[in-house]
Amino acid sequence: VSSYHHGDLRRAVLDAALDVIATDGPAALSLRDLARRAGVSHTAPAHHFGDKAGLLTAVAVEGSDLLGETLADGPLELRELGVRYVRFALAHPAHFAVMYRPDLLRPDDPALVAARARTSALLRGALTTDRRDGNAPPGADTTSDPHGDADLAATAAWSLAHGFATLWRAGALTPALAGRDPEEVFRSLAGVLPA
Amino acid sequence: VSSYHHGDLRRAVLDAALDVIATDGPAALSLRDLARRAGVSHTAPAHHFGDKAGLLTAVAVEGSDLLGETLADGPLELRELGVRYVRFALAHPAHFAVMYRPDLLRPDDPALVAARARTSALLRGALTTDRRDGNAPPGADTTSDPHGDADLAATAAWSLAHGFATLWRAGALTPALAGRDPEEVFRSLAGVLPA
DNA sequence: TGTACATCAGTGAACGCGCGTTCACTGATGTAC
DNA sequence: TGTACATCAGTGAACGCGCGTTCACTGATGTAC
Repeated sequence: VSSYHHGDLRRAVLDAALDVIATDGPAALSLRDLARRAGVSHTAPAHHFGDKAGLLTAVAVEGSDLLGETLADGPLELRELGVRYVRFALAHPAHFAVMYRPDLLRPDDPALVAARARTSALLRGALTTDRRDGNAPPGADTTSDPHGDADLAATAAWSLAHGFATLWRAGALTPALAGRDPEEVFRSLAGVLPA
Repeated sequence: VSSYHHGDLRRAVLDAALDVIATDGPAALSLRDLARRAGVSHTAPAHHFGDKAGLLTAVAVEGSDLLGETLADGPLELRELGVRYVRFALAHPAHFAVMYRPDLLRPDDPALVAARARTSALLRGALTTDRRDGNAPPGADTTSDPHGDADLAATAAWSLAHGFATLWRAGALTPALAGRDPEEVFRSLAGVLPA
């Protein structure tokens, strides 16, 4: 193994970044520190990511794909999707912490736009299929439904799951629910949603 | 007016901080910059807040009280509380951005603990009254209900409002809902909640 | 199969910058008598 | 009502630090012929 070329510096820097973000948040990131952790000179990371926003954009791309995988792999009623969303957020806290921070990354980056489009197309397709199978909320137009009941229900489910995961991670919920399994708690919580 | 003493440097620094946070997020804060904005030497703010965590703790205290005021002033069904929570988050984005970031402030600070206790007592009291008035979710024990249906419903409402406000602020929702009034959107969204 | 060369990944010294913190200080305010 | 003094708010020079960025470079890899 040559010691001059790292082998997979890109991956190594990403992993170091995920580690730092999960522990101290995205604000604590420094390219020099990541280089140090990867055992490489401090200018090397710039070669792969340009700057900090580039690195965080790469994290968001990866997060979007991971989220897509997590959501796609299983049954697709709205409630179960929420459970999976919560699972993703707690299993990949660093990705989750970065994905919805347009101030920290480049929201218009082509790779990021593409990744988001992949996940959302996948999700839209799945939900449409599910509705056709008879799981539509009462009164929903199952063919095309812009801004209609089904879209509202999806937005509600997303908000519920996102809010729950965020509050849980912040420790805002735990006093009352300490020690319980977050997915299980969310599942009962999501009883408020239309099936 | 003497030019040596500022008059209300504490308020001036807080306002400058809120301005910076609303624009660039809490990570962009620097005590030196805030001192500059307040027209004061760069060591002066330390006198009032100690350090950055102290400043952000003060912001969170103020935010907690503002939230309490916003929630307390009006009718108290769960759905309307959600609407008011969203209103608070969008009207005071800087406070909202800081309040649930235990990594950035001192969660155990006595003033913060007290402020949170105030708001949550106020809210708990109000909800209990409301339930006694006959607005309890079906099956709820209206007298004492730890971890029961009513607590679950409250957590669901909180998660829904928190998630919606967060996603809205991140611009994640706006493609589909651009230009619409967020409170109005949330009100229809909250139709999924038990009354 | 071997050689030449372009490309790419990583180096390390140097720079300038803004930051937080310390320190001895000074100006204003308020309270005791 | 006036004076003395303690307390508090703000000053400004100095420091050391980690950061991102630039630059000329060197080592390894892969492709053309």
